[in-house]
Formats: sequence, C-alpha cells, structure tokens
Amino acid sequence: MGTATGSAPSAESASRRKAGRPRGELLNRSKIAGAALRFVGDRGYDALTMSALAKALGVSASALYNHVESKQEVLQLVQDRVMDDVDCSGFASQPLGEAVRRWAGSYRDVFARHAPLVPVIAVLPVSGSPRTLQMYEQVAAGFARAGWDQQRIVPAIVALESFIFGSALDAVAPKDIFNVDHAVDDVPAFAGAVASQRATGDDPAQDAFEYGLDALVRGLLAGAA
Amino acid sequence: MGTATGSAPSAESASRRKAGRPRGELLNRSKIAGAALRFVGDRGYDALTMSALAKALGVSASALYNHVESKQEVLQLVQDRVMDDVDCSGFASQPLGEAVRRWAGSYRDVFARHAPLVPVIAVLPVSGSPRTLQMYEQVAAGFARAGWDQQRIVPAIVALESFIFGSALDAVAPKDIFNVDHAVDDVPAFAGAVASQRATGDDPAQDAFEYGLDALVRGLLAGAA
DNA sequence: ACCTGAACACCGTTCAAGT
DNA sequence: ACCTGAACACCGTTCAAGT
Repeated sequence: MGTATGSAPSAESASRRKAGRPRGELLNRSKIAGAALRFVGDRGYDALTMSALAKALGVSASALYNHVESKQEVLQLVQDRVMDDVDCSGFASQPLGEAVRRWAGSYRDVFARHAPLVPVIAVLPVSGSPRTLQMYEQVAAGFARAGWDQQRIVPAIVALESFIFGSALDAVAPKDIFNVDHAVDDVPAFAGAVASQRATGDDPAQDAFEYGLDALVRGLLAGAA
Repeated sequence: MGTATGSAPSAESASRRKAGRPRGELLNRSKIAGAALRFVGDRGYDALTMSALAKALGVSASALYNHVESKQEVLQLVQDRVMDDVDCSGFASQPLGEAVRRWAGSYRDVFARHAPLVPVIAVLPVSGSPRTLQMYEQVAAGFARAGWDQQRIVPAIVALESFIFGSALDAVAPKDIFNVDHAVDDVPAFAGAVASQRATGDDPAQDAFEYGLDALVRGLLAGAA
C-alpha cells in the first residue's frame, strides 16, 4: 500500500552535528514512522520516549517537533503503518464469513503485538490514517458485494472492531489472570468454570477469541438474512 | 458488597500538620479509593496525579506510598469500586439472554465513563479485585443455571467482556470519527455505508453496541443449544 | 526551513527525618 | 507505623540561537 519513503537509519557519524539547518533532509514523517515502528518492535512501547526515538534517528528530541505536533501523533503514524499487516485479502474472493474471520484474526494479532495502540486507534478519526481508511474500504466493499443492506455495514464493522480491540487487550493479559485458588469457596460457580476450562486448551485467550468471533459472525450473518 | 469505610474528606485545618506519625489514622486504602473515585468523577483522569489526589486527601503525595505501591494500584482500587455499578441482577431471575443484555449494557456504560481503566482491568488478575470476582461469580452462576456446559462459560464471559471493553472505548471516540468527506472518491463503498448509516440514529456507537451485542448473544446461545 | 541545546513545568517515586 | 518535605530521575514540549 504505497507511501514507501523510509530508508536505513542514519549511521552515527563521527563528528557531532552543529545547530542550524542541515544540507540534506535528515527527518520527515515517514522516517519518523519507520523508526518508531522499528523501535517498538525492538524495545517495546515502554521504552518509546521522544528522546529515545530521536536518538535512534540520530537527531535531538526537539527536532521531531518540526514534523509532528506531539508524541500522540507519532503513535498515530505507527498505528497507520501497522495496518499494512492486517489481511483483507479474503474480501475480494472468499465468502463473507470466511473473509471476516481471516481479517479479524490478523487484525487481532496485529494489535495484540501493539496493544498500547488500541486506545489510540479507538478514538482516532479515520482521516488521520489513510491505511485504516483503505482497510475500511475493502471491508465495506466485501459486505456490499455480499448483498448487505448499506445501513448495517458500519454498525457491523464497528461491532467487529470493538470485539477485536477488546480481544487484543485480552491477549496480552497475564496467563493466570483468572486464578481463583485463593477464593474457591467464595466463588464456587466461577471457580468451577475456570477449572473445567483450564483443562481444555493451552491458550485460553485464543480459544475465547475464536469462540466469540464465531458466535459474533454467525449472529451477524443470521441477522442480515 | 461491603467494604464501606470511606468518609468525608478531611477539611483543611488552619494549622499545617507537622512531620511524624499523626494521632489518628489519616489514610487507608479505602479512603484513597473513595477519594480517587470522587476525583475522577469531578475532574477526570487526566487531572488524576498522585500529587493532586494527595492534596484532595489533605496529605502529602509521599504519604500515599505507605498504603499503595504505585499509581497503577490506585487505578486498580478505583476499578474495583466501579464494579459496584455493574448490574448483575438479571442473572438471579431472568432468562439468560435478557440477563446478559442488561449486564453487558451497564458494564459498557460504566467503562465508557471510566475508559482509562479499560487497559487496567483488561490485564488485572481477578485476585486484585474482589468486586470483579463477585461479579464473575454471579455471571458464571447464571450461565450454569441456564444449563451451560462448564467448559464454555469462561470463554463466553471473556468474549463478552472483550466486546464490552472495545465498545466502551468506541463510546468515547469523537462523534465524527468516520467522517470521510475529504476522501469520498477514494473509498466509495465505505463512504456510501457511512452516509447511509449517518441517516439512521443519532448515536452510532450505541447502535453498533446494541446491534453487535444482539448478534453475539444470539450466536452464543445458538451455539450452546 | 529545520536543526541543536538549554530550559520549563511537570511526573511518579524514594528516603531521611520526625513523632 | 506513618507522616512531611526535599530530592531524584525522568517526561513531553518550547524556544532562542544558529545555518
């Protein structure tokens, strides 16, 4: 999906750069986005500070503010990039149910790896993220081609996204989040459910996602018919 | 659901308190939780700093650290309190579908008012939140009473919660998040869907939530039968 | 136009001193 | 045991000075 301007990170040159406008362009939004994406992949979101990002780019922190208005905007750039990894290919060829399942699965996986972006994207106007917009276009076109009533397409997408974002957060929760060993007697019904589920698979978050996605997709498709 | 220890915020006394252990107990976790809950209700989460919270309690910021380990723990205390507002009453009397709808609706409303807590609760072990645990007990008991297979109860609850948390974030998004007036030609299918949906209700987030919840509940109930 | 480096106004958290 | 007040190690962001 176009917009390929990023290049190798500038190698730390021996002599320190002086103040003043540099000869060649050191920075632009695309380089910042690429560096930030690489940064969170390598060192995670906790380590992503404006100062650390600037260092990775070989510039001073204040230089970033010639290209972005805030750290929030850096996160928005990353969010946009990350959308490249969401798989929308099914909407062009497969039955809607299958396309949605594939799309939703990759969408969840992407944001499970980028959980701190969930609160960012959830409130980000689509106008700020061209790749997100392109994704919506493919999804909406898939629903339309499947014969869906126009009025129901956006609510269906929003509902699916809500489930996806929530599931992405759930995927990064500690594995023993439902450990109730300390209070089995206080919550017998819940403790029983947790115990019997624990015996099932080894990735409860994944199981719950697939189970819920299946129910949601069935429910949506049944309602549309 | 007991634990009622909070009391009126200590009125600012004329003379400044000296260092050293005070005669009467100034602080405890319950007072901190109550003050924090009131604080975010009055001034919002952005204004909630350890320093500002301490001031509201009439103590110094460092005093808080005798009772909690971190700001994160303060947020966990607030999260626990907030669970009191989730309506689980349906699980004791109503058919499961109705009970789930009522519970999910109030759950979403609560976290729409406390959206910054969503990332907190999503990864918080239940052992850290007694009221959350009590809620799970009521929900799990409701599913069990409705004849649900034990193994499916936890996945169903997790799936519903994922949808609820995502919807809570969606509820706080800007109303015009899907404005595509600047790019109608680039995304015709999506623009058309947005336009026709815009003509519908006046609360798209609410509509999408109800629509998705209905589909999810139907799908879950259908799968269980 | 776009960089550097110093400075600003915060943060959450720690810790010695005090009772 | 539990408070105060000073201090620490950061943050994101601003801005004058420089080319």
